[in-house]
Amino acid sequence: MNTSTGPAERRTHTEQGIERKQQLLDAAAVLFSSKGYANTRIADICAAAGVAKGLVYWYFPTKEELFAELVRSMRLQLRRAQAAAMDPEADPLTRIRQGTEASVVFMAEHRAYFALLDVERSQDELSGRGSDVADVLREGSDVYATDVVRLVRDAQRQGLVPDGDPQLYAVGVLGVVSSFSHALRNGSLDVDVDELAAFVGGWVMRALAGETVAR
Amino acid sequence: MNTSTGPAERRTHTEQGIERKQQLLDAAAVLFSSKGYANTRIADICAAAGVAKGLVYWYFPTKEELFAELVRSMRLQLRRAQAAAMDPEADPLTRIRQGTEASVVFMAEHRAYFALLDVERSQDELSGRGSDVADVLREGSDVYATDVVRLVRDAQRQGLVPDGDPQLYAVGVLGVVSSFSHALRNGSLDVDVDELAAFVGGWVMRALAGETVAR
DNA sequence: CACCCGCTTGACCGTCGGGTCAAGGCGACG
DNA sequence: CGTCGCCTTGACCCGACGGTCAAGCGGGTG
Repeated sequence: MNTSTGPAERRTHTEQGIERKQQLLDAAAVLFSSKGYANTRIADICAAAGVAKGLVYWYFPTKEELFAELVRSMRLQLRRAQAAAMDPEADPLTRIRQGTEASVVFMAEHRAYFALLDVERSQDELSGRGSDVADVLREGSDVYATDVVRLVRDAQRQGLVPDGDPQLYAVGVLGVVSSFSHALRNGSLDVDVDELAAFVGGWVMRALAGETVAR
Repeated sequence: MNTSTGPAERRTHTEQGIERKQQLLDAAAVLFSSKGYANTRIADICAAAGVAKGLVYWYFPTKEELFAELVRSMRLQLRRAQAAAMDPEADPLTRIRQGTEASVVFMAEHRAYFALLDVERSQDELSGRGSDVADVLREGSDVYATDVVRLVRDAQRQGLVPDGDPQLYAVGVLGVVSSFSHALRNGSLDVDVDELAAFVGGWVMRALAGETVAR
């Protein structure tokens, strides 16, 4: 038993252990994103992974923590993909488009996984108040937001984007990516991924910097 | 017990009964949108409404059905607000903006209620497959989509919006409204509602019809 | 071979919460 | 005043599911 109230009881894992843990994460990802967090039983995950129920609790303290770990790992991957796609030399507006398009592609490539960020959106559903997971989630969403806000500010400074609350622009950018993600997944949208990415990229560019003829 | 497999067991309600039912719906709306569907117990709703638990089942067959009824009524209200805001004489693009702005305002005025549509977005969370509620929800989202698609088509026919899959444009429009709704609710966005509505309206206009200088 | 330790099992437990039900009030109507 | 049917109550039921645990396995090390 873990007497310390500290962060977490660290366990040492063998090669095989790490692999097994990943299997569980993979199985959970598929199930969570297809049936939702609440409708996925621990038993389901175990069945999918072909192991006994107790084993989950060897690798994860709770179901919530398992979920949190998934989200963390997703976020890491996504941010890596974004960073890789953004040309550090380019102007901020271009960087936003690159990041946006990369996100769309990434999301399409990892539909099952990425659905989690959708669930994340309805955090309320999970965080019955004061849940530690709620913090992880909320904190994480902000990362993207502040990122985009910074880019928008830079763009405004360079006259690429009209004045206005950068926060608002950021919400728009992030929201549209999330929306198309959602639509692509459970939606009637069957378009080529690259095509979609280009569309979303264009959409964001116009929304940020476009000009309408008249009101 | 309801022997018929038919639609539903109709109950006759007195004046008072209808009122009581509405009280329950109101209480449920507040709780669902603040704590989420899964985290709201039937008992909570009853406590909030100041009635005994059994009473819920006098007015609603199940918790899910109670939720579905809320969603239905929300949707009705929203559509009314949209319809009222759209000038039937105006061009489709303008109508889209009017509908968009009306949605934002409506959503702000009914934050508590409107949060439900957010939950709706994460239907997966609720619909453990084959749930009747899933159908209600899915079917309903399509209403907006086809509406917007039609408007976009009209706009394209008039050369107001460039060619391209209208479905994609529609997803963008609906998504952005939903995103700002979400951000306004649990977010750090504290802006004037009308200001926000105007921003979103402008955003959508630019995204639909705007022109970027160069790629 | 003996021992340790990471790993695996599946029966079991406790709680939580949706849904039921028998009983009773209360107003309307004959 | 009787009775009918809408409404209200709260104790109770029970299945579901997250989490526990005692037991056992197997490979690596001394």
